[in-house]
Amino acid sequence: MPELPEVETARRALDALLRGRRIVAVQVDCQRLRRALPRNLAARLQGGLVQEVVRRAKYLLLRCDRATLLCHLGMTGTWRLADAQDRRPHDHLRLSLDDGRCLVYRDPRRFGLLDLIEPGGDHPALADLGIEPLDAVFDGAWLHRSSRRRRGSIKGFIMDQRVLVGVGNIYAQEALFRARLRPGRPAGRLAPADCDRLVAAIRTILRAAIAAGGSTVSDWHSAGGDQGWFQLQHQVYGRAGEPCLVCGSRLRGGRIGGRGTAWCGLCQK
DNA sequence: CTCCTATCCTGCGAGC
DNA sequence: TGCTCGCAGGATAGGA
Repeated sequence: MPELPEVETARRALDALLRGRRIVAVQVDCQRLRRALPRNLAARLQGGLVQEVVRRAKYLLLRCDRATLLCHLGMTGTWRLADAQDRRPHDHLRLSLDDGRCLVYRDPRRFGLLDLIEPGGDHPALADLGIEPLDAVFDGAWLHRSSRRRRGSIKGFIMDQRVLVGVGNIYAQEALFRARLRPGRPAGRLAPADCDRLVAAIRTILRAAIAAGGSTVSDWHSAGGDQGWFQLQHQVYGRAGEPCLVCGSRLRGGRIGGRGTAWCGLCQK
């Protein structure tokens, strides 16, 4: 589900709901997601005042005055606004606020991450992250320079969170289609002009997807309950075997960068 | 280093 | 209708 646009959409909703609120009760309903939850999670959040919700890569950071809650949505994580009666299977964490509302983290597949960062501390998950695609430093020259001698696919390269953060399987495919580049092209063989187009495509796609509230695939929704609409603008994701929306030829499908991939054999070189 | 595969887990759609 | 199979947005450990 959640790539940068979905995480950013969730961040905005959570920030609006949580900023300035006090967490009056914390209920933890699972032992582990991808990893074990810290035992003192509830104790460290209980009574805390939420200062802001920020995003780094695909991670959400709920900054409270006593500790920061680090959250990764994995594949199926969602936050939702709930009342006291609203309980669903796979609800793992419930934050009760001083305005009577609750925010609930739900994650059926449990690939997500919930952890604490103590004030002034850091976290290993944030240590080796690459650059943000919407930062000005991410430009064609940067991509060209950093991809030299890389023999793996360009798709795998832009999905590598140690290189570039926030791009996952959906937006990698969409950006490569828009840039007219085959996902299997070795990253090191891209020309400067290819890199310029790809950077522009990634930025354009991510911005448009954020504006649309993300892509609702499976049952993703933002914390306020709204679903995203960018899936209506997907050109290739999930469309292998269907006609290319530009040239009409049958979209190809395969596994590139370890995941299912669709592309147009005529439009993408 | 770099690249690739398997793995964690549940849900859902396709196909029989 | 009901079953099994394969695949799903991510990160990461381990092997080649």
